[in-house]
Amino acid sequence: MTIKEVCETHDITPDTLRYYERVGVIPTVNRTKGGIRDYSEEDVKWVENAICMRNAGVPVEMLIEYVKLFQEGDATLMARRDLLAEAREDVQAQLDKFQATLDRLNYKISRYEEALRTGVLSWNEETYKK
Amino acid sequence: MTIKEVCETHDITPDTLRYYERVGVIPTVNRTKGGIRDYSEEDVKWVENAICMRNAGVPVEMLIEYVKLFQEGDATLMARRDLLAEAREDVQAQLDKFQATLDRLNYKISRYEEALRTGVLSWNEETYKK
DNA sequence: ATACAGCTTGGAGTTAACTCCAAGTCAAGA
DNA sequence: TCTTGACTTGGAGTTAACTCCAAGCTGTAT
Repeated sequence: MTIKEVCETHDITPDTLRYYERVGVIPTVNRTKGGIRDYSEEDVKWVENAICMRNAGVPVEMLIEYVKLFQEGDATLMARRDLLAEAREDVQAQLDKFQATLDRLNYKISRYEEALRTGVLSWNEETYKK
Repeated sequence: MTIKEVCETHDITPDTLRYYERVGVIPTVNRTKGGIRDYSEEDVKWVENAICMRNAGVPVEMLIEYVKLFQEGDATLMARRDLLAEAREDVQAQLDKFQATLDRLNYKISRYEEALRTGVLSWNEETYKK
């Protein structure tokens, strides 16, 4: 699979993909004799994983560490589990914040909708109570 | 309320608060005759709103636009509602991605837990199926 | 064989959102 | 009054994560 194909099916740029490989967010991808990247099924799985993790703000640094541990083999199973657990805590905490923000936005929007519906502009303060 | 008090009760640095005011993420805060910031209840509400929105990745640019519209008065009610609705879409989309990442992390961690529990290291591929 | 579009690398540049700094002002305590 | 620590401003510096670039190689179509 060429870099172009991976990019098109995963909505990512070649530059980002090469950057991920360069810094170690994904393991090194095999090349053709000409030196062109040829992504295997497994490479693509790593790419998907990286994209998913990055979507939730998991730092590049953490992904690099995970790949490094993975390549060291079975002796690092616990360390990897711990790293993932840490990432999970971070993502969960972020998720909670996003939910709180969503609640606030919903509240504010509903107040705007009401004001626009009734024509009564009954507030000029930025209030929000949980 | 001094900048220090606001910072301590809201876990934010003075530099960030001054930056928010400077670029317009929050309206201008009143000063004492000596020129020192004196946050009102309403100022603090704006700060809380900014922190909440930034927690969910709502861009500074959007918050600036909102404050600007707010200060223009009732004529901008619809524009503000639309801006908030847009922010809500973005936050919801991000939230969904975070949830997907959390699901993936939970799956991976459960596989690690199993491997560590049984002593069977039964995979060496980065699989994940929804 | 010759275009020519697309790939390669190493390295430099960009962006958003802070974060720090220097030089100066202010205010409470000895 | 003097010291001392916190505040002020405008502007420069930092960081993470890309994103772009130049110079050169590849490989399919004419």
